[in-house]
Amino acid sequence: MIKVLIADDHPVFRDGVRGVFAAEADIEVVGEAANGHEAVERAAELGVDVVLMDLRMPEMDGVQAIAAIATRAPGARTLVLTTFDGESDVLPAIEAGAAGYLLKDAPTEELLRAVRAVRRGESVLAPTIAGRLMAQVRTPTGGRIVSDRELEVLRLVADGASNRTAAARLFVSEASIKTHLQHIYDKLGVRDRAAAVAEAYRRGVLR
Amino acid sequence: MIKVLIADDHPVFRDGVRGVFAAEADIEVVGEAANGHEAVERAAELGVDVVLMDLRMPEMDGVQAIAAIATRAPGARTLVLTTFDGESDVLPAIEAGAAGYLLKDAPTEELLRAVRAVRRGESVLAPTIAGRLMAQVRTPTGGRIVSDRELEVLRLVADGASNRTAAARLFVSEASIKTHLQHIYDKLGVRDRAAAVAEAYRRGVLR
DNA sequence: CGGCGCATCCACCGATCGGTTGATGCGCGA
DNA sequence: TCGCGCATCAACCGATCGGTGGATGCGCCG
Repeated sequence: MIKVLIADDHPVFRDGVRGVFAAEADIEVVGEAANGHEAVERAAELGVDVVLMDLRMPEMDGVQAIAAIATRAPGARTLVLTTFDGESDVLPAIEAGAAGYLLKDAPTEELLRAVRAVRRGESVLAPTIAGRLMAQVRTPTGGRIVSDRELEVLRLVADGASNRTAAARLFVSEASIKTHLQHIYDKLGVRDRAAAVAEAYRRGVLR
Repeated sequence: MIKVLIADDHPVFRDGVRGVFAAEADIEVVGEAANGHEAVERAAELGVDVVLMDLRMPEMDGVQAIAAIATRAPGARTLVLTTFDGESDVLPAIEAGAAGYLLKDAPTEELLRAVRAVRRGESVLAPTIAGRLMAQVRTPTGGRIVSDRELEVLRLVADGASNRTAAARLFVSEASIKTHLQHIYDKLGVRDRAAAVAEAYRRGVLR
């Protein structure tokens, strides 16, 4: 019997998943969680085999929860089940230890197959995700695109900061801001701050 | 008996909604649709009362489908049921004739209440949505924010165009571009093109 | 008819940006 | 240990932008 925990902040969706598994003799839904915290706790205390995890949740997001589950419930394997409309958390989720990444619009059979595969220790990747993953791996620095510091700069610029005010805000010189921006331009393939902001939104670097 | 059609491209979510209504004596799910086209057809041929509609769907998006249903199935009323993570289609959906706008993370009871309310001809708005709607209404021009021409300029700027190249592309003088940008800044409450692009993405003016 | 929003254009100026080149120090992984 | 990515700083210059204060013509709506 495969013990499954459903972690998703949408009650209706949880009901739907429950329904899918109800007809399966070898799968049992042993619990639900509406946020990351609950997911980690239940996964640990219920001894589940597979956690179906949405990435976007209140309290603690899915990626953090995956990492926490990996340490606090080592027997459990996490299958990410999320929407992905340009979701940029594919790589973080996998780095955090997700055993699979499926889209919510996956057919029922695929979900069932995935749960069983994950239980067997296999990895599952939706085709779309596989493609994106490869694209991201091909990208310099493997998907993280801009560095943490560069992201801070980018955010400030997106909020209308001039190089000078951004420098003041980050306690560095204007020159550093300019250098960071140059690197951002290079990485995003643009030539000015406005296009950088746009490209960042398109790629999910900013939201 | 309230006849309901579920239009959502996620099979699991459709199952979940079905499950929610299964226990209700006065509600009957008479059909499902996985995209906008199907939704319009089924709504017309099945004589449904309420269409539960996700906005993001393949083939034909929810907003178009809402409009089509309003003409092709005048008896049906559409209740938008979507995720909203900064979804910008609130106003378009309502303009297209949606009778209500709920979030997918709404509690089951709220969904049931909403369906019955919509059937009675009432309007339903999730509190979050109501807030955003009012914010948009308070904005000059009531949601359309920037004019068509201004939007063209904004798009070019987002793609990295300088004032000069934007002017060339639109066959106007650089001065016109500058004026348009000034107006855009005023409307979006920003001071430079980068912040304008960011704000436009946040408000859904750009995608 | 008279606003009002829109789109177009002009001039001027200081402020800011982008491009380039070069340099230093740190930390991590091969 | 060597290299690479990252973060930091510098100086210089031309190009561009943003701010201001106009001005004109058009079309729509009350």
